[in-house]
Amino acid sequence: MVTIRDIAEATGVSATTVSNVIHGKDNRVSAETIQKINEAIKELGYVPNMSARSLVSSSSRVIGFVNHVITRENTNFMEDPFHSAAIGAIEATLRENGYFLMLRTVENAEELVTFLQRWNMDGLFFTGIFKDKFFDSLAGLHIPVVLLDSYVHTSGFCNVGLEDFTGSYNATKHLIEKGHRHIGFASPNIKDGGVLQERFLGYKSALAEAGIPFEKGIVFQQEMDLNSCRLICNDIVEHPELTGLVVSADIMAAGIMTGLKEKGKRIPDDISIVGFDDISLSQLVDPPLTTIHQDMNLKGRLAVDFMLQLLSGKTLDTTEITLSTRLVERSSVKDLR
Amino acid sequence: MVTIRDIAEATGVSATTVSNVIHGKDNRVSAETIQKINEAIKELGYVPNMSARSLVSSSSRVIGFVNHVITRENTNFMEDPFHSAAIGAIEATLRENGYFLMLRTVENAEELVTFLQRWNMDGLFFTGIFKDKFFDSLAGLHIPVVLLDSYVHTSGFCNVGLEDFTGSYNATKHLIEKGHRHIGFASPNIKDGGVLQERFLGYKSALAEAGIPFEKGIVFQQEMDLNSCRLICNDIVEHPELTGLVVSADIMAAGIMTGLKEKGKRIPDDISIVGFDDISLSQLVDPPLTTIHQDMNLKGRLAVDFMLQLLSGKTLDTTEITLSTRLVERSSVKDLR
DNA sequence: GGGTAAAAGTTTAACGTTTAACTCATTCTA
DNA sequence: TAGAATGAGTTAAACGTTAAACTTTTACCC
Repeated sequence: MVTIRDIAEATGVSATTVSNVIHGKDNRVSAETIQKINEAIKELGYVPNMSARSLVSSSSRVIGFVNHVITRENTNFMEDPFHSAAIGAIEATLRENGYFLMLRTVENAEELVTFLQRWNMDGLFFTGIFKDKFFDSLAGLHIPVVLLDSYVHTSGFCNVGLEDFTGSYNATKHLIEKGHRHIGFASPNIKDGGVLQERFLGYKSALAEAGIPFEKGIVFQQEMDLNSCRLICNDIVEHPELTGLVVSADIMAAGIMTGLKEKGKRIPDDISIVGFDDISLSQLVDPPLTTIHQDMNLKGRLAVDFMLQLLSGKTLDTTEITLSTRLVERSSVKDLR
Repeated sequence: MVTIRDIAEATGVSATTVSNVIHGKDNRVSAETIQKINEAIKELGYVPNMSARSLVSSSSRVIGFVNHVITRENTNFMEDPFHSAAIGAIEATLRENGYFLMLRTVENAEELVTFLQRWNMDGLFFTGIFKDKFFDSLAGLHIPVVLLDSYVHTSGFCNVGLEDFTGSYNATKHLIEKGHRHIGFASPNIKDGGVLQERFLGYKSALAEAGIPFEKGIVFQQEMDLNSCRLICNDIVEHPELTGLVVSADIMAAGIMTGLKEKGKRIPDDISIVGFDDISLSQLVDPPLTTIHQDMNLKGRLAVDFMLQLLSGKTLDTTEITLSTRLVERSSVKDLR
């Protein structure tokens, strides 16, 4: 391994001078020396050792992307399509700015804090569901934190979210406006304080506003895979009064469409469906899915914008961004009027 | 920050003893002292500093997952659904074994080597297309390397791949057996030495074997997004003789199906389609897509298996695994016989 | 020509951890 | 009972980098 000291020796200066040149503090160094040092760096193939740097400067240039899972069972980081979309964008931007990205799943606050401390992390992206007190331990670390899709509004953290409530409200309202009165809600398991709960509340709110009584029996919760969707379909067809269905995630909507078609139901003639997310799949299913569009890529970019600003020590004018959604009408909803 | 020295002071022993206890080298320490130290660690909330550890032991416990891109243009790490699937599995397993995962895109070998050296990486997962000489610099680092879907068989590296050629050969043969004689090939841009090239060669080989002349004019290359697929469809409909199409990725197959349906073509009546990958979407499109199935999750798990074995210093019986594929018949192929 | 400032460095200590080599009792063995 | 072995540690150096505090030489000002 080529060290800074090797460069120093090769050029006949001290290690500090080499370090200064590397860090662009070259106002203290003659042009001639700078050139000699840079040449030696090229020649010998010097690569800075981040461990040493991090140790002495207590800044590691590492940013963590941490996903909080409740249990270890389904611990796959990438199950949510948002993650994949966001991480790609985040990695690219961070890299351009000289930062590194570490990926991690944690089960609890302690694990998270330990992770950050171990590596002297410079910043944190955080997704998942959590209680306020989860963050007490985080706040003490005094590093930039950007929350993604969090409904915890702890002061001091940046937050990039989505109008989940309003989006789902609009999805439901759209069905109501098309003359539907019996509208079910299907969703992956709704957890307290999460995105899906907001979407559920938006659905209920739209019903209430239209004077339609809420019925527990037509709320269907299951995993997102095709087989679980088929199970849901068994339940759905037992409610022949249903003409419309709001589904809180497009992947699930697609699964349910498949399941219903297998049972001989026609979409939208027998049942209308509105999804949520507008993933690329949604225009590919048959019929193309009417859904609530969100810009996941933008969400990722805004998150990393926040992070970079925080890292540069700027004081922010805003710490909270809630992206809006819009309804994309395709062909999965029938007009009953 | 609580250091090992704080623990040492609190318990009245030396730093070395604390270090020994932490690392389970406690044969040199009395049971009583061990307990006192462990209590102090809990009490004071000691967290080991990985930078310091890495600096002195030249092992960082960090594994890199690096994707090689040819240009910086489309630099999103996650565009390939395989990556998301694999990374989740890899992160989980590495974490369980006390390793950390760093994500990174690189443009060339130099960038890769620098990345690995900066952090003293313990291992590397690598995906992407590359020339043999790309690896010469890698070999000198003497760290475990696991290649994913690589068609470079440099000795010394582990390799987890797929029977891309055979899969695509079978897809094409399937159409031929169903009586098709005019079979096109659609694909994202085929690059030398990559997965897509193998799939292309498999297609050609099946044609050749059946005595069907290869026609350049019915090979369609485009990006994977829906609009590019529509462009392809413009071309496709200008070849009315085509009754079958092999598509080298399901995402694209779905896009093409949509595009063709928009143009009034019926699938499979007017044109039959066979995809590749069997992503979850493939059973959701209409008609459900006949495709070549691969187990991406298994690919990720095998890769991390390799890595863990290499890290533990075992000598491996195999360093190369090529997963097989299988044809999944759904409803996108018409029997012409 | 005395004092100040600038230019171009150097020296030293520190960051937190590990490792190799050492110490000093006590116990065992022949 | 001398010597070896064991148990339970300790000391000191090292890993590569940086930051703060120095040093030396030359130039400049009035």
